[in-house]
Amino acid sequence: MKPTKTKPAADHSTEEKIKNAARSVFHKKGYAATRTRDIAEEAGINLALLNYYFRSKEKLFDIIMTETMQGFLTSIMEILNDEKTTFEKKIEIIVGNYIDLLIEQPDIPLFVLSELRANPETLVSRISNKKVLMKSVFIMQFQQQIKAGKIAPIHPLHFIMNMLGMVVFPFVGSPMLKSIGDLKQKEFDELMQQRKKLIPKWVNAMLKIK
Amino acid sequence: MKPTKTKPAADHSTEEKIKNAARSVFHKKGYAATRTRDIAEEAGINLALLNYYFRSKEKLFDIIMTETMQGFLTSIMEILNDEKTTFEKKIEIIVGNYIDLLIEQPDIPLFVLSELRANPETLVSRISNKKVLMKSVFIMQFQQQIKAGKIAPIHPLHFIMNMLGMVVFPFVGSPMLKSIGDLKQKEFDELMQQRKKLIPKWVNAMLKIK
DNA sequence: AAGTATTTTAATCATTTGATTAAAAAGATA
DNA sequence: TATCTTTTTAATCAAATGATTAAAATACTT
Repeated sequence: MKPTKTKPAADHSTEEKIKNAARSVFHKKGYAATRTRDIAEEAGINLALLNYYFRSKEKLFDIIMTETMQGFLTSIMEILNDEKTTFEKKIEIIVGNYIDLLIEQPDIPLFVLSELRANPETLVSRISNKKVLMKSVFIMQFQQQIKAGKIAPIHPLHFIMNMLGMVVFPFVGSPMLKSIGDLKQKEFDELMQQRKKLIPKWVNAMLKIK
Repeated sequence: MKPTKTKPAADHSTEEKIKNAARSVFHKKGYAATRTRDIAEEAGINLALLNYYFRSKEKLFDIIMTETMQGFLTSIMEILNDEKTTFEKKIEIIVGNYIDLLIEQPDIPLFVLSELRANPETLVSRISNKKVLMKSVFIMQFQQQIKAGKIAPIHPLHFIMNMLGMVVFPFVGSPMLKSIGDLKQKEFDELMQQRKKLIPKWVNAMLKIK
């Protein structure tokens, strides 16, 4: 019989193998370009097992996508809402953590952004509480800095765009950047390491510009 | 008989209709998620005509991709290699032109970046002369500014990543950004207009940081 | 207008692909 | 061990999809 909706055993080896393979292939090729056979092969299992454990390609994808977003968002929201760290310190931590994460899983941003474009309604709702980021301690601290005249009065989204842009874009565009800069993977990674220290400095310099 | 390899008439209406539809659909959904039937429907033509004029989905895609990259690169390379404009002026022009382009064709970056990920070798060669950007007048001017001590000595790619990141990322991530910022399209576009003036200022401030 | 070439259409093919099924294999239970 | 349950496999299905074909419609040439 087929597995019940309530998971029988948490770490069932085959189920995990399939999920790991699915994560890898979906992240690399996206939903549309992924064949369930690709996943089965990557997992080293019979194709039918995929449907046996996950019912359909779409259901499997939804699980992977949810987990991916979850892992991506919860960690950052904790940082953003930490009352104890200063605004500047938060920038350092976020930039550092994100770059570390992206060095290990460089396919995630393009994966998320592509699927978000293909399916804005569904996925945006998964971020749930839309305004949760804009009401974070981080943004409050940003507003306070403006009131205190310490940084220029700009829309917080400008700031988000700049920071995310500088952190994420290099990974999204890495094939192009490595090509035009004639960089090997190692040299690229070195630049990313540098950016962990540089971006916070740059961001702070920008914030002072009126 | 089928059309010869040397185009018979440049603006053949049907051929153009197909290409326009293909450009629109490919840009929006990417290669894998696009069905030739989608293109035919969008163009209002019989499916067989697509193969009659372009032989295959792949050949049609190659044409669209080449034209897209071409239009994207040639315009920018002209700006980058203009001997008459200063370094700072070039930044203004590039940022302004790119943002204007992206407001009109916001799907292009994610399209290019996604297909580049799916097919790095092929597409990177299409950018041809790899080092063409790194040997542009723009980069030479950048190096001179460093020598003159006017800007901090960083790898030019950092600078490219920052500028492109700030310009391109908002469009790549617009569904997410509009959602978390609770912005309508019009408000989003207003932010983009502001960025045409802001980004050059920010970039210049960053460049001064040691 | 007649004849020829080009363009367009409807029908159809062949392959790919997500999914199912029935049976075999492996595992658990008594 | 015998019986039942769960997992795995091979074979197959049905729908989707890229592509082709033969005929019809249109345009062009003389």
